[in-house]
Amino acid sequence: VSPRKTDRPLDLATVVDAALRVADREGLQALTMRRLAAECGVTAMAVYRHVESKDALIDVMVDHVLAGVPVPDREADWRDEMLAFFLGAHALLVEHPAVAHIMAQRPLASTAATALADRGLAVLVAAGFDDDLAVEVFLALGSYALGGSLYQVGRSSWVRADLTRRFTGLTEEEHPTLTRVGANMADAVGDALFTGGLRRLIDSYATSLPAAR
Amino acid sequence: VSPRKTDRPLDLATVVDAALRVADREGLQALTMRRLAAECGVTAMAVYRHVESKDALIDVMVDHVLAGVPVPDREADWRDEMLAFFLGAHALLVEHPAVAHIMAQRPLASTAATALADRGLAVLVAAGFDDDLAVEVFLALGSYALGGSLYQVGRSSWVRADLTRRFTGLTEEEHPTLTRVGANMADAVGDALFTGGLRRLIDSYATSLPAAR
DNA sequence: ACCTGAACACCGTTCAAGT
DNA sequence: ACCTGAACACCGTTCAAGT
Repeated sequence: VSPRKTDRPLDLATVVDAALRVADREGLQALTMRRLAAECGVTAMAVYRHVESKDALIDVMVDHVLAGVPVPDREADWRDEMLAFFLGAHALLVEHPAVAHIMAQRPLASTAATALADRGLAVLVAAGFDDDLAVEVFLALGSYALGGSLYQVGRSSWVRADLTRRFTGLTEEEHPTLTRVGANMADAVGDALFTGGLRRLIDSYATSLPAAR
Repeated sequence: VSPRKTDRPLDLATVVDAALRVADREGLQALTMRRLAAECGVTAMAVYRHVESKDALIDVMVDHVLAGVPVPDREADWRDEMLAFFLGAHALLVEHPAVAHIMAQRPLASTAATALADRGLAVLVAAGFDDDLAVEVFLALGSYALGGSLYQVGRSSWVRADLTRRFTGLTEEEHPTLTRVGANMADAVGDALFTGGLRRLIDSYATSLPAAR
């Protein structure tokens, strides 16, 4: 809402930053071209100098965030690489709930996502997985990472207040177990929990790796 | 678009069916109160006799679909129950892409979801998991199921044409591995693939079950 | 009881115009 | 070159009115 400080002409980086700020803090539905323009201290149509449409802006937001995911390295141990890759992706999606929600709608739609998928698959193939199994491993880990990010985001972002109210408002007769372990559910340290499951999946696929070298 | 066949007054079931039909086939953004009303052969405001708001309608849609998930049984083997539970949920979410996308935004927000979570947790506790581990297992399997459903939905629903174009339009220099295994990626039989990863997660947690009985 | 129709405050986006 | 302002075809939703 704060008007722009400088008289410098608006540029794309400023627009994308503002868009992420609004969408991550207030939810994707709050990201309006008019609201975004106000955040940039400008009129709605000024934004269209830098993005073709709102959809194009959203693509740029995703690419910008995914640029922070550590690119897997074919030379290193595949398990370390996969762990670092999906932990990094998870951390970024939790930090940017709006991007998590966008990726939920089309997981591999962005150019950044396909580029990362290519490198990730390359690591698995280099490690000795055949093509079918490499795809299976990558999709399993990716599914888990996306779902885990969404769950954590659903608790930590702007809906948190609602959810806590939900869990504490449950009756013991209708939800005997959930009311008892609800505290664990609501307060579970997401990162450790997420890492645990990810490790289990990776270890499981390690036993399916055709004996190599 | 087809006008209503009968003169019977509109009821909630008809509205929910129509809403799922539109949202699953044409995407959530196509689900408009006016579009939905037209689908029911009625004016937009007539729908408001049966739902308080569009958000309330969406909640009802989720609950209606989740009613089809097989409720886990405390008495049976926990592994069979978890497998059937998440396979069932996955199948329903793939069948109803719109519901998958809604659940991505607030995984445990609906009353049906919390009810199912309660039963699922009860099965795990009955099997001998302590509260912390039961939560961990349930969230890991749930994350994987949600993410896997979203990935499959992203390929099989109304965005499929886009995605295939994406995968076939990639250049070999930029995506050497993805172009080679892209066919596997696009044509992978999602259900078998999904079941494989789910089994691995369940088996992994089985080894962490405190020795019982 | 059930539905319609006009209206309001919003959207994304187009187009002509300002400086 | 960069931005504004009015306008268009949409939204969800309110309210008064029809039968």
